[in-house]
Amino acid sequence: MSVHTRRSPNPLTPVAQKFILHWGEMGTRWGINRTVAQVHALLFLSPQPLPADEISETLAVARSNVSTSLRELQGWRIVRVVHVLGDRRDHFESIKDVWEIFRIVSEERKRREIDPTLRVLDECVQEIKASPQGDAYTRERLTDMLEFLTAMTGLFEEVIRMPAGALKGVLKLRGKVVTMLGKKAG
Amino acid sequence: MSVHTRRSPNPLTPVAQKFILHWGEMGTRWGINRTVAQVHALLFLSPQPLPADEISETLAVARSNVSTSLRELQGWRIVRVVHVLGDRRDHFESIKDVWEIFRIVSEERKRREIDPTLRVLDECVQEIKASPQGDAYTRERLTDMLEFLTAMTGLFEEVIRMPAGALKGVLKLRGKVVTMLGKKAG
DNA sequence: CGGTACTTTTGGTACTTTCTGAATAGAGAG
DNA sequence: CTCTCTATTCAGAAAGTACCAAAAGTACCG
Repeated sequence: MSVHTRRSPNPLTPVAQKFILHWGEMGTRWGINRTVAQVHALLFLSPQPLPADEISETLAVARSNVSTSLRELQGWRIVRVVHVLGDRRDHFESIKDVWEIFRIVSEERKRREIDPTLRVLDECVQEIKASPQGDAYTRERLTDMLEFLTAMTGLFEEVIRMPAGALKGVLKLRGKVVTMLGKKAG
Repeated sequence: MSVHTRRSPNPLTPVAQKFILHWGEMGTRWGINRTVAQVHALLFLSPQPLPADEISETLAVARSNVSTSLRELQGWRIVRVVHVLGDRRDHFESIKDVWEIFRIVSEERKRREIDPTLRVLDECVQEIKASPQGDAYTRERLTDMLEFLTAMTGLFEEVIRMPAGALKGVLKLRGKVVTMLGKKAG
């Protein structure tokens, strides 16, 4: 194929369009930039890695915007650069394994948001303990919250650490597991 | 106490302030309005229900803004109106049980965001099945995603349905549970 | 009724975030 | 070295969101 012949991007199928638009909306609801989410959706659906300008055309957003979005997605470690023979451009591909995507994004958000919160809560509890006229009620609320979050993230971390296949196993056990946990705990 | 004697709001302790500010920031990261999150944090820490104008003064935010925020928090079902004798004003209190707060908010977000996503994904898969030149790769990706989300939300629902106390039980079992699940699933 | 205490809605302003086009920088080919 | 192709940065425009003050609404009371 000649270096200067470049196929223009496949226009999106209606289904792909629907998914990408929805994914973008979901992103915004969870504090993720719409375009970033759309780029991710597109790469997720794409059988081949795509170069930035193709993404730009397909989604009808500025090239520069794609550049920043890709950078962000790489920051989340769910998109990476690959190269194709005879093409100088960077191509980008998304991780395709949904469990893996979920795992990585969760860990990243935990690191960026939950961990700092735990730190702040801990500091609050320490400070209120130290303070002479420390308000007992506030202290109780903060302690509760700290314990809860610590517990939840601990549990979550273990689940998240399971291999991809294990989830299917968990699903087969569903109900049983919960019943058992319920008994032991109740 | 005279009807017209109204204590001005207790100024926030440094610890309360720290928590409320941080909670507000966290809110924004998860797509929740900063003021809404702050109002919630304040109510969460408050031993008594608070009237809107007191919240307004304490957080230094317009009365009208507090009104909207409270309305939203009531929409989330984690804040409710109560009345105190000899005071015509509405007073607001937050649920105090952190597990309960988490449970309710999770359910609400699932209802508002995950369920619609599942619906869209299902439609996408149906449409692509029906379509004659339906792209096999896209179909596979969408099916994967749909199955994953269905599985996760199913699991999550069961966990979320556990009584508050059960979480502590789960925590005692931590490690064991995961190991067991890992074995059966691996 | 009319007045008072309180709440909600509204419309506009200020702030934030997102997006773009143009400028800049870099990297390989000739 | 220069030309071409590509990627990134940046300043300003556009869009979106949050916030406020004032107006309207509601309920209670004499």
